[in-house]
Amino acid sequence: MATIYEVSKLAGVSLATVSRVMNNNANVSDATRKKVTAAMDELGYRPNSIAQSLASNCSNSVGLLVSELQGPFYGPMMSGIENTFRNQGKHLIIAAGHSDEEREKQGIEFLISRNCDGLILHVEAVSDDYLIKLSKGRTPFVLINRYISELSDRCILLNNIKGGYLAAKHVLEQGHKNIAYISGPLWKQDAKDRLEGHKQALAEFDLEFDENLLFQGDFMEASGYEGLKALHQQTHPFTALICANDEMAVGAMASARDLGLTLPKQLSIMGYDNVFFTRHVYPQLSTVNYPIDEMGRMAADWVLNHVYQKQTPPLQTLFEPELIVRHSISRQSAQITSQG
Amino acid sequence: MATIYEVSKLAGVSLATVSRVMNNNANVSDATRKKVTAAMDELGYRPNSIAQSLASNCSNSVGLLVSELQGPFYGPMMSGIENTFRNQGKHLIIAAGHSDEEREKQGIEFLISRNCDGLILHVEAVSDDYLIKLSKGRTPFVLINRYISELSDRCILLNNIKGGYLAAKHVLEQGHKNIAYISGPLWKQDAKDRLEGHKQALAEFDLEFDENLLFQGDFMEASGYEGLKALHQQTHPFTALICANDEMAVGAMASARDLGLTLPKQLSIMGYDNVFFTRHVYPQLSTVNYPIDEMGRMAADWVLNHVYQKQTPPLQTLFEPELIVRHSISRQSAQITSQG
DNA sequence: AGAAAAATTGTAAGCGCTTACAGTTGAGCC
DNA sequence: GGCTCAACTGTAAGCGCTTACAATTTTTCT
Repeated sequence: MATIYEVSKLAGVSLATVSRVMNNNANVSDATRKKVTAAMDELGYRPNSIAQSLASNCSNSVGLLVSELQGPFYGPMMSGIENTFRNQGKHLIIAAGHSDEEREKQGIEFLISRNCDGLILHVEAVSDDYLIKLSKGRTPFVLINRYISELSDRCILLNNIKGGYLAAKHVLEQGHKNIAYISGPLWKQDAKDRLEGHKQALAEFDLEFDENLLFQGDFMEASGYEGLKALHQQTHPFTALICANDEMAVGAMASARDLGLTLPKQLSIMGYDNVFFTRHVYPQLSTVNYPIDEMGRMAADWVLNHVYQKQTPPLQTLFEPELIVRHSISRQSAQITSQG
Repeated sequence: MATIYEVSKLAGVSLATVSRVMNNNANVSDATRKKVTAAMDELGYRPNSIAQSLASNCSNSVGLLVSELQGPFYGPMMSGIENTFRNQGKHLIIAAGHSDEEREKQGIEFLISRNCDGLILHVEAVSDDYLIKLSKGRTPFVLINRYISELSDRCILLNNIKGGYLAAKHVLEQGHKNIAYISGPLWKQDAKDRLEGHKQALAEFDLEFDENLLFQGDFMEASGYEGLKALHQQTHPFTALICANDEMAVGAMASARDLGLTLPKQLSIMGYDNVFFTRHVYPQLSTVNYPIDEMGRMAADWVLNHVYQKQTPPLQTLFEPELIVRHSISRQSAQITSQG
């Protein structure tokens, strides 16, 4: 691989000049610029970005930590981020944290040790304190889907309370009065918020939340399956089930079929996230849109703005969910399920 | 950030010694080793991996180029790869090629310029010649889902002929005789192979392939939708439809519903890839398993073996597909659709 | 024309680490 | 005690690039 030295030799200029034309910033005369680029072409020169990073203390790469590389949720996020950066000549180093504290920390340290100029973190297991401490360090970062009041300007969030509200309101408007709920792990803020919004909608309809109709899941499909099974065994009746995400909703749908329930006639099911496969399940799942791709792009913009001092569209940290009505909620004109 | 120099000062040893304990290879006495690690801890020292890369000409990172960061197919692949590497202290730099020749090349060059020690490429648009030339370069790479005879030892492939064969055979065994086929773009080897296997099975059953029942799609959902629509309009009857991947199958399912066909009674549909959402569509899609996660792990092992001289399980380049029977194929005892 | 200012180019000192090679130390042996 | 040899540690030269600063050339102005 040709180095800057060989280029400078061939072009008959100094190292510094070659470096200057590469970074086309300083004033270099057109004549020398031409000589140098010609030499570069001739040698097929490619700058060694590692050396550039070391010398300039800027790696032009940003680190992204996600929980999982797979799954319908992270794909669009990564894709949105990658797209934004590619257009700016910045690059992505990706690590996975697997929702495990140790691995999340490892991931972050790796990304920092690789001289990432900035970080985009989607972390769940690591503590607020850790992140606050991290924010004092030299590597700027932005958080997706996590709120820490001390770091509020760098938290990109969905209004989950509103989302929970929207979902419940829709179901209520279809006439359902007894609504079961499968939540996420309630130590997670988003799970808590979604449930809170749910309760708000209930209150608005003068309905009380029935704790017996709550099952705490873990956002994974299996817990949706188990959740509905458990809810079905207790005695309080319900005509609709709202799940705190689509994966659990799909699990619940499978469960419903195993229990012999016709969907959506005997049980209405509502999801959350609007993951792409919700259109393909049967019946098509009504859900709440989580604009994760946009939020990813916004996180990328944040980095562009704060780390690389680029002009970006105005930054926005709070995103609004949107109700997606499909065919999994039936109209409920009257109470049809008998008590207990 | 503390540097090796400060560590050496604090520990009262030379730079070289610190470096030695970091790479714990050379013989360092226990006493000095202890001094050094103590100093590192005290300073919270983290090696700067950029500097390490530059000095050692080894970045401990491998580049991965995929077509898309999203979609059900690449997620499991990336995940398999990331897992393998994480356990070995190697790291992943990911770029997306978007099936576009220019962008694929850009991606590859970026990964190389970042001093990746090795590359895992899932490329479609770039030419064989380009890759052959690339193979003469200094950065070793392995190809997933692409066969180039000159590079055969580094091509990790699915036996797509067999996969096409298995799919067709299953449908034939259920009694179907008139089978439509929505292929991928036939300039792609995998699309061609799947179709070839399909024809082999047909031949085995003494049936001829009817060109009128072939629609060439592009592996995307929309083309499955359009494909079935087009096939439905022509006059040759068919009772089953085999799609060259699951996305198109799902598109076809939507199309079938719009055409008022009951699934699977009036039309059996078969997919390919066994993408995770195939279990969730209705009826659950019978398909052919593509062990993409395993293949990803194998690619990672290839790199570990060839680039880092690590011991790995024996390398395997050809993977076998497997039939997954679910509920989208109906049993066809006799010909029920009338001719033309 | 000659001096000062502006534009261009070169010199050389790093960035934080690895590693060949040289130097030091102490044990083992006659 | 003096020698050899192994074990350990230090010295210093890079890796390929950036960037103050100095040096040189060109332009501008009186």
